[in-house]
This record gives sequence, C-alpha cells and structure tokens, in this order.
Amino acid sequence: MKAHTIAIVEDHILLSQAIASLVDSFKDFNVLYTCKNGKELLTKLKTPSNIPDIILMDVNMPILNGIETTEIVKNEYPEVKVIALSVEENDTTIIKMLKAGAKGYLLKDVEKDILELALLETVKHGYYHTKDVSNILINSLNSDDSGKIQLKDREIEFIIHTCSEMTYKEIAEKMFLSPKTIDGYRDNLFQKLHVKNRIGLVLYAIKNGIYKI
Amino acid sequence: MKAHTIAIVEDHILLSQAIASLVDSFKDFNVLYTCKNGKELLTKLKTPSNIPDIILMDVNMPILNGIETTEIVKNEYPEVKVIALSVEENDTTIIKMLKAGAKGYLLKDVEKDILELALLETVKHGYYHTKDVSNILINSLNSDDSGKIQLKDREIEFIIHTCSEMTYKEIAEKMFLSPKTIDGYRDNLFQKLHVKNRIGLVLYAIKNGIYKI
DNA sequence: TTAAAAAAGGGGAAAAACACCCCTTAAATA
DNA sequence: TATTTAAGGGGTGTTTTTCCCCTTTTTTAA
Repeated sequence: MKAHTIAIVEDHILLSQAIASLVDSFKDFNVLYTCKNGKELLTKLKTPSNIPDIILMDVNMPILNGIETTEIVKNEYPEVKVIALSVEENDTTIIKMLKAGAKGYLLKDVEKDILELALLETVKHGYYHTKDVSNILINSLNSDDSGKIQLKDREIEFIIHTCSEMTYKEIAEKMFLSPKTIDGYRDNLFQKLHVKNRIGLVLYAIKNGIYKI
Repeated sequence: MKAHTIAIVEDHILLSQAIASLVDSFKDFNVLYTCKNGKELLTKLKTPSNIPDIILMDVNMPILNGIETTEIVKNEYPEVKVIALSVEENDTTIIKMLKAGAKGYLLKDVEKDILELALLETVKHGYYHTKDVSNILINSLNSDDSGKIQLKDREIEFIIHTCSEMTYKEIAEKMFLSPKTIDGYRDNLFQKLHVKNRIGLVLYAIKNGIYKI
C-alpha cells in the first residue's frame, strides 16, 4: 500500500491529469483526486475521506486562486501541507504564497525527481524548498524590508484606470478627484515605481498582477 | 509492443515529464524522448532512430518557438505529424500554427482521453481537431478574411519601442526616421487596432505576444 | 502631545502626445 | 499601363502629460 495521498489543484485539466499520472508513478504517493480550482477543492475537503496529506496547488487559477485557497486550507485543515506549483517566477507571488501557508514552492521547470523529493521531504520534515526559491526568500529578507513597495488602495485604483486607456481627466471624474490630485498620484507613483511614463505604470501593473489582461 | 512513438517538446521540464508519463500510460503510444525547445528537437531528429511518429509541441517556447519549429519539421521530415499543445486560446496563434503545418491543436485544458483520441486519430487519419479549434478555424475563414490585422515589420518595431517607455522622438532616432513619420505610424496603428492611445498599443502588443514582459 | 510625515488639494508652464490635413516616390499588382 | 499600396515626410493645431512649485489637513510617530 502506498503511504501518502496527494490532491492536485490545477485549472488546465490535461496538465492536472498529466501530473497525476506522474505522481502516481512515484513509489510512495497516490493521487486521491484532481480539481480545477480552489472552490472545487474546498468542496471536496468537506468529506473527511477526501483530506489528502499534501495538496499540489497551482497559483494562477480562475474562481479561487492558489494564494486565497492556501490561506483557507491552512486555517481549516492545518494538518494538510500545501506545495505550490507554478510557472510564475515572480518574487512577490512566491512570497505571498509562502505567507499564505504553502510548505513548498516548485517551479514547473524542475525535474520530476525534484517533485518526488519535495513530496518526500514535505511528509518527513514538513517543508521543502528548491535552491532558487530559497535564494528569493533570502534576498527578500535581506533587502532591508523596505524593498516591498506598498501601494495604497487608491493608488491601485488609479493604476487600473490608467491601464484602461483613460486620460487623467477621465480618471479624475471617475475617482471624484481634481485632475490636479490625479497629477499628484501619477508623479508619486512614477518616483515610487521608478518608471518614466504611463507606459511604465502599465507594465508594472501587468507584471505585478495589478492589472490583468 | 506499442505501436507508435511520440516526442514531446515543452520548455517546462516538469510538465514535459508529466505529459510523458501520461502518454506512456496510453496503450498504443510510447514516448521516445522529451526536449526543452525546438533547437533541441532539431538536433535530436538528425539521428534517424529518433524520428517519432508524432511530435507533441508546445507553442510558446524560448530559443525556437513552436511555430518556427513546426515549419522546419514539416519541410525536413514531412512524414512526422506535429500536434500543437498550448494554453494559448489566441486565434491568430492557432491559425499560424496550423499554417506552419501542425496536424492538430490541443488546448491544455482538454481531458486526457481527448489527447489519446487525438493521437489515435492522427495516426489513423493524419489529423485531429477539437470542436473548439474547428470553430475558431471556421470563424476565421468566414470572417471575410479581412478579419486578420496584418502588421508590418516596421510597425512591430515601432510598437516594441513604444512598449519600452520611449518617447516618439526617441523612437524616431532609434529607427532613423523623422518624428513625423513616427506620427504617421502611430496614427495608422491607432486606427488599425482600434485603440485610443499609447496604452492601448501596449496592451495590444502584450495580448498578441508582440511585446513580452 | 507635539513634531514630522503623509494625504489631499492645486497652479503654471513646458514637453509630449494626439488629430487631421497634406505631399512625394517607389514598388507591387491588376 | 493604370492603380493601388507601402514607406517616408510636412504643417498646424489641440489636448494630454509631465514636471516643477505650493497650501492645508490628517495621520503617524517620537
């Protein structure tokens, strides 16, 4: 009998089933089920026999994304370990995911042996990180904290409007502010985000998931 | 003995190995090898024993992408059938891939049974398409052809510069053109792509893979 | 609790972007 | 051969953006 059970959460069904096939080929692991998003997972988990040892979780999903789902799982099923699985190399996403309670973070371009190792280490020690991810973590901690640029809600609102091909005048109307105040938002953000113009703002927003295309 | 050999071309190793595991579980198929990009595939193919019946090819890859690779494979190894495998639902990409010579196009959110069916049908009839892709094809043919917006090389160059936070003056210098010509490019593109300003241009470029972030 | 910082508002002016006219020349194509 | 299309450029505006400067109020921190 195989020792440990795995659930897979991934929105692309073929990938989900392919990873399931791979995990099933590992000696000590057994895929309990796969699901398409966080919402589906949470429904499944309500049945006690559906609680796996480890959840392999994609980060970018519609309906309920990996970060939100991981947070809920950590609170309601603290004994279940979540390993994030993502193509995303974005530092902030990784940190968000780990903060949400993920015990590991694997990039989709690792070897299958690393996946197996990660699963083994996670059942044995409770966590596993590849060197890449560890380095990102160390950097993020060493970067004297101030590293994280914190945007205010109102600023994010402004950025989203900027990404929507609106002029500042239009944004001012939409946000019930004077065009001059909007000027201030923009000037601040240019400095804060080290960009030269609106284009830079849009690129920053897309890169950091503020604006989705 | 399994009847048909498959090669997998996909830049994310874990996915590549996962799909390999899945394909190996199919009764009539056998994965010959996997590779990380088009260049690696072309090197492999030089050894006659490495020529598979079907190549499962990712579309978005670094080094040599799916479209370019498929074109080369079609010309040099016409007996090999290429099936595209992609998360991309972008119509133009699909059409480009099929034009390049792909015998099928699967989205990564199909069921594994569909993948098996696609492989079977491809060896039997030479091609396979899911309904989704067929519909896209039909639409693209019915849309009185004019549907496809064709960008010129010089226009694409201009768009990429625009995405790089450059002013039009800077772009003009970079492209050895008068600022007035650049004005013309911009005005033309605004009309052609139905956008209001530079932001729209940037969004279009990112959506259509012209500019990668 | 007071000083400092941040948020929210704005003015003026220069630079850039945008819009809409126009033109020539060469190449492709009908 | 005539006509269209691609490629390059000009002129003249208006609007928007950008970059300085400023005040007042509200938070935050010492």
